[in-house]
Amino acid sequence: MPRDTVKLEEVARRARVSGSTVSRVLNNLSVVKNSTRMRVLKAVEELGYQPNLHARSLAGGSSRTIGVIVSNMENPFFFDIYKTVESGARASGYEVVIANTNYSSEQLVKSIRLMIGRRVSGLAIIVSEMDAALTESLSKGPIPVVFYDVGKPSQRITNIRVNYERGVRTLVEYLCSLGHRSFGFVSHHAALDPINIRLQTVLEVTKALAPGMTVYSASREDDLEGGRLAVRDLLALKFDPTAIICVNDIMAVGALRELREEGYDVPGDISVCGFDNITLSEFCYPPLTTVHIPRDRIGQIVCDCLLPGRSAASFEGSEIILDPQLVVRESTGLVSSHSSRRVPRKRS
Amino acid sequence: MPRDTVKLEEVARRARVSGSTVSRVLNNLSVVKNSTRMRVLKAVEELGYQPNLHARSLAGGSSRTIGVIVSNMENPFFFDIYKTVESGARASGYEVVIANTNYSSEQLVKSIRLMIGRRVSGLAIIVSEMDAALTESLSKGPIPVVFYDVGKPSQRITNIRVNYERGVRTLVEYLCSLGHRSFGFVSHHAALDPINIRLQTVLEVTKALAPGMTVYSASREDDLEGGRLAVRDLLALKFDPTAIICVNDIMAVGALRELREEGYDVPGDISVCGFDNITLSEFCYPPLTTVHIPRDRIGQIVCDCLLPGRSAASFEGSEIILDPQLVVRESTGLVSSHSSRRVPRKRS
DNA sequence: TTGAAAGCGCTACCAG
DNA sequence: CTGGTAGCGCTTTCAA
Repeated sequence: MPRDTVKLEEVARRARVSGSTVSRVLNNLSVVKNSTRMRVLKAVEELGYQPNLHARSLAGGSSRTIGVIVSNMENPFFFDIYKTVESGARASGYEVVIANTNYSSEQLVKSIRLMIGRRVSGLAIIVSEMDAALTESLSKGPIPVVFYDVGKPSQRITNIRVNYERGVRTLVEYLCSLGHRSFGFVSHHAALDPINIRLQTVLEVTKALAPGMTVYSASREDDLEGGRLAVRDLLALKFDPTAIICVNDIMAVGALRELREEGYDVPGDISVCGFDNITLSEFCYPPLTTVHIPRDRIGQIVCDCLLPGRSAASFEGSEIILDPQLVVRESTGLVSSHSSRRVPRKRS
Repeated sequence: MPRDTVKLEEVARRARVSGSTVSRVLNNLSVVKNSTRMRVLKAVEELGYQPNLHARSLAGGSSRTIGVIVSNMENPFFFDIYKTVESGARASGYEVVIANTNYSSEQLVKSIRLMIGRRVSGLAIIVSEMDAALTESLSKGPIPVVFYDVGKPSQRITNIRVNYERGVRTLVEYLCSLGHRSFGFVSHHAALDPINIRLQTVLEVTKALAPGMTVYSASREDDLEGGRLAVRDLLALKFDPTAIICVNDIMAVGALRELREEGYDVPGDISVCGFDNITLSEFCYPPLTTVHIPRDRIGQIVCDCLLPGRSAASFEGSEIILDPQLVVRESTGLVSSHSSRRVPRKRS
């Protein structure tokens, strides 16, 4: 729309130089005589000139931008990664543009198209959903890609994974040592592979650790309310879990609320734990036992792979596995000896 | 960088039509014969063609994008607004690109420059910091702008404000009716006008309501940890507040933690309240008394002003005042009769 | 150190 | 309904 903008040529005229020179000044091509440079800068200032970035990207062949696609920006897990990527990119003079998919692979496809349309110099895909054909076509494309949690490494594609199996094992062993034998698993988008795998892992680990353990699961949206509703679902099953494992902290905080309102004491009656170790996990009540996922590392690796002048080579086409770590706080405890729980209050 | 991309011309060759026709198909200019359209679409598919958005914006004279600049995406207050704007924009076939300033006016200037460089069709500036000269230059620019909380309305500029004075008054009256006379005010970036005004408002309202009330304030970062530290500052003052008013919910949740860890009961020993009514305010413990700010309305107004085919005209250059609303939950209560508080636990 | 000219990939206008 | 032809605003050789 804004066709009525000050353009490079006008600056050139006012500074009595050619467009080429203005361009050089704007891009710090140090070959410009200082006096002319000053003249140009002055003209830029006086005219309030703002270079058209589209024209620049088009002519220059680079957008100096990297794209980040996440499943749910509302969940601090994703936001923390984004923040790290952004500050890394800024430091290299790059912009980062972000997109949200809300766990929809249809939206994922659209977002990837958008990013390619913008000719981003690199793309980070931090999502749980996946379109099979997509990885394929992406790996043939010219732009470097980093996946988190989905897709397999290949030419120009780096893969970051978390060793969930290990995190889950540590967590369940810890819970077992506290006497827990009956678990609820709170999750979201259970149909998506990377998430389903976590439930499977819980199932396998518990089975291996002590046969006869029971695990029920419920799945809702990936947010506070989702955690709350999932617990409501779980409680309706009346299988009396002694511990509820949540697929992430944000849902765990939602779980905490439902249990509190139903009159359960955490961890007295029921233990609760999450994954991620977001800041909120320390601020909720009670503070959450959780499994730390190194989001800053993820962000750094994304930067290393996608930004120029970094040690990209060492990651190129490889798979990087991150180790999670158990963080014990106050939302988990020994199974109470009395088998009958406090009578739940009526829901308000 | 990616100069090795499939371009419109190649599609044209393969479909045996001119570039113009390909462009028409891509833009749904319904005048194309169906058979040719099919041929083009097929070629697009086979070649995996992705239009270069920069070229498109440049040639078309419009980026079909609106920009949103916020102070702190980490605070759900801003994110909620963004979400509303995004879905509105999507519905109109627009993209939205967002930027964070972290309350730095230097960063604000950079972000605005970036948005102008991208030739956004509209710009929403939801921040607390402000560069005086900026409003000026923006109002002369060709792009429609919506401000929240800062700047004054003028040609092409719409202003959204919240009637904080009224919100504060309602809140303080409520607190006074509970017997509170000694307040702490938790805030962030107190030097910024829109935020300082809130403290001033609290001061004025309390003074008017009952002379002799005491109000101390502390200012930290705008996040959970900031709320916690601000309360720590306040407690160090030893003026024994009976209520702590937080400038927003996120800081209030941080406040809750500090009080809990110091052994205070909320609301038994101290009442706490916030502003915004973010989802978290219902999920924390105890649930927060707060003042609801209609974020969805803000988002809608932004859309109305910035997106085409909406009732922009009715807002153009005007100031819109939104009314906040008190939401009473469980973090506030009567001042306890016994003047001596529970002995604080040692900090862990 | 500077200018002229040739694009970058696409849209839009004008013929046909 | 379709093709040819100008640009959009900037960067980038290539000469001077």
